[in-house]
Amino acid sequence: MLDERSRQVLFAVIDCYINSPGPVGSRSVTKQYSFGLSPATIRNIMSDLEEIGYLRQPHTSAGRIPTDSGYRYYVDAITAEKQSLEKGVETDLIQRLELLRKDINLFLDDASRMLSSMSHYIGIAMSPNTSSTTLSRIELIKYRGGQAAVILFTDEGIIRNRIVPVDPELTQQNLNRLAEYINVNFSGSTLDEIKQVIIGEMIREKLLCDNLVDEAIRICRDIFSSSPGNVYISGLSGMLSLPETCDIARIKDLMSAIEDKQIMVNFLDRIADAQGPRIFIGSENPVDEMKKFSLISATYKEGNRPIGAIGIIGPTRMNYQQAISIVDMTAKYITGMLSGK
Amino acid sequence: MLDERSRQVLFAVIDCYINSPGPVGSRSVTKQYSFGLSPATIRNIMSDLEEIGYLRQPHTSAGRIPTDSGYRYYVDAITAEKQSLEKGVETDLIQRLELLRKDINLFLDDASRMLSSMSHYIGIAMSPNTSSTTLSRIELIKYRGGQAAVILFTDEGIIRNRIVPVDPELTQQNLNRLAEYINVNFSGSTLDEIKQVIIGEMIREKLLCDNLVDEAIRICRDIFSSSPGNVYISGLSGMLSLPETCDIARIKDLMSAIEDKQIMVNFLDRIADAQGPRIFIGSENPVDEMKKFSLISATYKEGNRPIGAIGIIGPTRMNYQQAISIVDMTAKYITGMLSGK
DNA sequence: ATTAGCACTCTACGATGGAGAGTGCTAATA
DNA sequence: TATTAGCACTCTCCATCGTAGAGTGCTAAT
Repeated sequence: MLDERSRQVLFAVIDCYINSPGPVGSRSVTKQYSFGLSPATIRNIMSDLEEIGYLRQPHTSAGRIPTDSGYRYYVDAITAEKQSLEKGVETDLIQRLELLRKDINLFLDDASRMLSSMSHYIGIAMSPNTSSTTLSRIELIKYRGGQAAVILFTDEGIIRNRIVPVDPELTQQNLNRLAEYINVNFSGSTLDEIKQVIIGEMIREKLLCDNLVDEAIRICRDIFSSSPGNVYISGLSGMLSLPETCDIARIKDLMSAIEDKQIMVNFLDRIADAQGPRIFIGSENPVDEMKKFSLISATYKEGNRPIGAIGIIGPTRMNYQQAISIVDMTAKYITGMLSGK
Repeated sequence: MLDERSRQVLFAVIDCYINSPGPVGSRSVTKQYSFGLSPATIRNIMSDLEEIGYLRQPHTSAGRIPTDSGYRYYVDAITAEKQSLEKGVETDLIQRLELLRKDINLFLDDASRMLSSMSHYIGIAMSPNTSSTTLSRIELIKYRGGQAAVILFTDEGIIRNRIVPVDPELTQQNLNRLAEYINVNFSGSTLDEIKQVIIGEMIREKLLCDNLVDEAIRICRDIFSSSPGNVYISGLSGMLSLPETCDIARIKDLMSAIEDKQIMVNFLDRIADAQGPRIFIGSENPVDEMKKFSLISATYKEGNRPIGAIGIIGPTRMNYQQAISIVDMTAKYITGMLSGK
C-alpha cells in the first residue's frame, strides 16, 4: 500500500496531467501543490511510484505521466469517498435534465448531448434493449391497403411503432381480435418471451382457428423481432480539439467503433449487472478500439432491471471526479423518470 | 469556352487528382492518359487553364490542382451527359436499398449508412419536416395516470408518436371525442396549419363546450408543435482516413456543423425546391463550416412536395460521377417507396 | 530523511543543405 | 504555326545537425 505522502504526490501528478497534458516534472509539482518538499524529494517519490507501476516516463529524463493502473488507483480512491459535484455544477445538471423531460426516446437523444456538453467528451445514450422489455399493451391499426400500424406500449412507457405489411384482406376486426388475444395472454411478458411462445402457441391453435392464423403468425414474427436499440452519440467534434488528437488513427478507430451499433449494444450487455457507474480506464476497456480511451457508464433501470445505458467516453486523461458524478446522476434521474417521477 | 483538347486535359487533371491527392504534374498526365502530346504542350494548356481559373498551383513549380470552379465545370459537364453508374455498382445499390425496406424512420438511418459505405464519405439523411406533412389520422390513447399516447398518421405513411401529459381526469371517451374532432375537421391539412387554426377555433367554441376545452387546447399545442426532424449521419470515421485530414481544424468544424441539427434542417429548406440532385462545391456551400467540402444532396418527395433530404458530404476532391448517381437514385427510390412501391 | 548541486539525457525546434519534381522560357523542329 | 526538346530555376520535402530547455539520477552535504 501507499503511504499518505506518496498518495498525495500521485494525485498531484494526475491532477496536473488532467489539467494540461504533457509529462509532469518534479518542479511543477512542488510549485503547484504545497507539500513543503523540494523537487529532489518529489523525484524520489515519483521514482518509487514508477516502480509500483502507477507512473511512467515517456522517455528518460522527461516528467512522469500516469499509467492506466495509476488512474485506476485514483478512481478507486475518489469513488470510495462520496462524490460530490461542486454545487454550481450540480444544480446546473439538474436544471438541464428537467428541461429535457419528455418521451424517453427524444430524451435520450438530448441526454447524450447534455452529457457531452457538460463533460466536453463524447456522450452516449442507448435506448432500452427492446427484447427484454415487458409488454403492457398492444394496438393494431389498419392503415392504407396492405399496411398496419403496430403500437407497443411497454411498462417503461416506451412505445414502439412499426408499420408492418399485412394481407389486404385483413379487416380491422381481425386485427382487433389479434391484439386482444395478445393483450390477454401476454401482457407482462417480455418481448423475447412473447416471440418464443406466441408462435408455437398459435401454430397449435391453428387447427381450431380460421385460416387467417398463418397471416397472424407472420405479423407477430414481424412485430416482436427485436430491433437493435438506438444509440445516441454526441460530442465527436469536441474530441478532435483534444491534444491527444495528434493520434488520428486512434480517434478514427474510436469513431468507427462508436458508429457500429452492434458493438455498443453488446457492450451494454456486459455492464448490465453492475451497481453504480462502471469505469473502464484505457486498457481495461473491453472494446479493442477504445483501449486508448476511458469510458464511464451507468445503466438506468425499470424497477430493478437495467434496461439501457448512458455514458461518457473521453481520453484516459479525463476529469474522472466530475464525469463520474454526471453519469451517475443522470442515470439515476432517468431511472426515477421511468418509475413515474 | 474551352476547346476539346483543353477540356480533356482539365478532366484528366481532375480525374488524376481524385484518384490520388497531391498536385498533378504535366508528365503524369501524359503518362496516364494518351493524348499523344508531350509534357511541354500539356504544360502550356495547363497554364491556359490556370489563367481561366480552372486550375491553380499550390506554389510555383508544383503541379496543378483543380479549383472549385474547375470542379464546377467538370460537374456541369458530367451531369449534362446521362449519368450511368457502372452496372455492377448500380445493381449493388438497388439490392442494398431493397434490403432496407421498412418503416421510413428506420429506413433513413440505414440509408445514411448505405450512402456512406458506398461513397466512402459522410452519408446524411433527414427525416421529413414534420411541420409541412399532412395529417391523415390521429389516435389518442389513454395510458397510465396522467399520460396519453398520441399517434399521428400522415399521408407519407409516417407515424409520429408522443406521450403527452394530460389531466388525469380525462377519460378515454374525452380523448376519443377530441381525436374525432381533429380527424373530421383537419384530415388533409398540414400540421403547421392545424396548429395555427385549431387553437383559434377551439377558443371560439369554448363558450359552447364543456370546460375540458382548456385541456384540449393545451394538448393540441403539445401534439402539433413541430419537432425538429431527425438527422441521421454516418461515415464520420471514414472521413478521418482521407489525406485531407491533416487539416484537423477543418474536419472539426465540419463535424460540429453536422452535429448541429438546426444547421442541417435549415439547410434542407434551402434546397427544397431543386429538381434533381443539388451540388455544392467547396466555397459554393451555403454552410460556412463546410466551405472546404463538397455536398451532394437530393430531396425525396411525397407527390410533388419535397419532404426530406439525403446527401453525401465529402472532400472537394470527390468522385462526383459516382456520388451524384448514388444520391440521385437513392432519393428517387425513397420517393417511390413513399408513393407505395 | 531531506536537500543542493551537477552531470547527463532526451525532446523540441530552427537552420542548413541536397534530392526530386515540376515549371517557364527559348530555341529547334515538323 | 504548332509542337517539342533542353535547360535553368523554383519550391517542397526530408534528413541532418546543433542548440536550448526541461527534467532526471546520483552524490555529497546538511
